[in-house]
Amino acid sequence: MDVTPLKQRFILHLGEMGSRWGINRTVGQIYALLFVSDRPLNADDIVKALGLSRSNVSMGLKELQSWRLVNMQHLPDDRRVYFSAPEDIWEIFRVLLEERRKREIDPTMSMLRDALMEPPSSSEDEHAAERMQEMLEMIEMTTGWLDDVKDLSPNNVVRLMKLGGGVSRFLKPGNRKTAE
Amino acid sequence: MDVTPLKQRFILHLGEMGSRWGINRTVGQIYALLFVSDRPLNADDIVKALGLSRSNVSMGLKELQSWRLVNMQHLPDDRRVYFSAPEDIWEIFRVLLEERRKREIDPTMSMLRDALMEPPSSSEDEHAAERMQEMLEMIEMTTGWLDDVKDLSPNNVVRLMKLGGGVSRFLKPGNRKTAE
DNA sequence: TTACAATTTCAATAATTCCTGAAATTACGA
DNA sequence: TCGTAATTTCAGGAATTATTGAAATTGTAA
Repeated sequence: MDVTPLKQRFILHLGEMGSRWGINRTVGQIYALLFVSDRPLNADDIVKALGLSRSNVSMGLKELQSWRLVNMQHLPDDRRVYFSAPEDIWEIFRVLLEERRKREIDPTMSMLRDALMEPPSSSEDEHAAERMQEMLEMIEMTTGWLDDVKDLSPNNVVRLMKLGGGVSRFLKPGNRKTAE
Repeated sequence: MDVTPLKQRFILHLGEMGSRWGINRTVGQIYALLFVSDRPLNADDIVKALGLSRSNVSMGLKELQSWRLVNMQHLPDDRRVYFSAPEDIWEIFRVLLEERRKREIDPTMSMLRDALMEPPSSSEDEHAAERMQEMLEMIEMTTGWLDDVKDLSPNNVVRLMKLGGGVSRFLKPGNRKTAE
């Protein structure tokens, strides 16, 4: 299966970016291919399109599933599994945020909570504990906010984005979470 | 220079997480050490504390500078350079967001803009271009929002976080960027 | 300028991660 | 259940990334 130059460009780019995003090149390429494809693809389609080994594609798809970035489905009279990227781009964005948070933030939050259980035993550790506490509070606040925002509808997310710095209008010092 | 168990734990953890964050283990460790230190450290302090080679520390500090995550300063009667992590945790958060955006988002935004310049030449490419356009719009909206929010004061950022999903109260369908 | 401390560069190698083909396993129709 | 298509696992080699010591460079005080 050959790929148009437009798709090729997109695929190669996402492959390169993959390494910056904590996934490897082939996983990035597979996702890119699925994202721009106008129909679900099976593993052999992907092998033919990208020139990877069958096993590599299998592992890549497994990784994309662990990121909840692909849907699986079956086609009539075909026992192979077909993969596709979810339609809604804001849903993809939300899942990506959640998964990255799970991998990149949550472990540190746990570690900080745990390490801050016992009181510091020197003035040096007192300062360290203060700094770690600041980091923990920043993380808790940010993830709490993400938890809240992830329940917004895609439409409201878009509205929130468009509001931009305009939110400061609603952030008078007196404002509280429950205030009008 | 020896490191307390509390600091050690923090340092080792951030080192391990480093790989998930697009920096390597030693860079993560150096940053962690500076973050919890109660005074600026020079390169040899870091070598002694972490047991790394002098050249590795030099390269690590260079990388942290490229991320704008450390401050440099000189101490009286000492020609060595001293490094420290910025005080304000929300400032650190902001810089981190900006730098990750620069590395992880902006290149893709450019590539999409460029690739979408010429009109698609088949129905297959038409679909691909539509998907790429959706991705571009999502990215543009998100980075535009980040641009706006980065100008908020740390206090207002905290208030925004506390507001959480409560923002939806201000997101009536009729709301426009300039509306009251 | 010289002397030397501080720092950086860089080529070699150590460590890690990625990718493959072969073998094993799973799933399904007959 | 059997046979086979589809998929996954996994050990070994390929490719990439990280780390080091030695050499080169930079900066500063005398």
